[in-house]
Amino acid sequence: MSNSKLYKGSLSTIILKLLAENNKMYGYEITQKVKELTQGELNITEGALYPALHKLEAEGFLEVEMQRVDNRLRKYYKLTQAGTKEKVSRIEELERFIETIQGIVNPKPSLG
Amino acid sequence: MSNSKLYKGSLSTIILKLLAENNKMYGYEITQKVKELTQGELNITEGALYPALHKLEAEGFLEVEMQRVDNRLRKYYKLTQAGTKEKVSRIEELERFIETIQGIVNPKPSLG
DNA sequence: AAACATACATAATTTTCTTATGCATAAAAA
DNA sequence: TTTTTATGCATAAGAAAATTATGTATGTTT
Repeated sequence: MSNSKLYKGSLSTIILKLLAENNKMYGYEITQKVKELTQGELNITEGALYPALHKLEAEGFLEVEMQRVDNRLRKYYKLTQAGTKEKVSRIEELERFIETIQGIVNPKPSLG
Repeated sequence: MSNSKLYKGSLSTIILKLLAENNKMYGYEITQKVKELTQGELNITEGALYPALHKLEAEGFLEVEMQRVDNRLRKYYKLTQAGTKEKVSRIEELERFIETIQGIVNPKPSLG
């Protein structure tokens, strides 16, 4: 399903980012949104998603609101204030990480 | 020590990349090179590095040559032919992953 | 009737780290 | 001169975060 091992560690950052943009989302919706945004490249498995959501909630970054739609239960998540802060720092961390990796993969030739 | 959880999964790709550029390197040298290239951002721990090298060797991507220098033993690693191929595909995977992540973090606004 | 989509959840397992420890030599600092 | 730091390898225990496999339930499509 999911593409690479590289994905490891970035899931919670992705969740926080999507919730910051969409106010509230439910689990299944997140998997579909990620699939869409990545043109099918990244497929979040349920076994990864739900534990990640529960952890973020336990850490106080998300709050939950249940809603019944078409006789199906949805668990909507939205960022708390702490979650909004956390999102900022995790995105920064992710961008710094990407720069770091690119410093190895595409090293700038040393001046000398 | 090491910076982030995001790093997870990228170590073996980093090793293959460095060996492709430097012909042969020993473990300690790899940790120093990564520290240098990333300005101290990424510090590979020995507990991660050595098992990773052993695994790449077991998979047939690296070959070993022992050498004694200043009465200290060094284990030089270099890419095999299979390792050279593997490096290409792993770097491609890494670059695709970075693009994918950026598609989420910096989504292009949909035309509409 | 069977398969697929929607929607949640968890358990067992695997992968890949961190942390801690061990051995050994050599140089630098206290 | 003793201790710390650097060089160089290695492995074991534990943690984190996935994958894979299930399970439950409803609704739609084939």
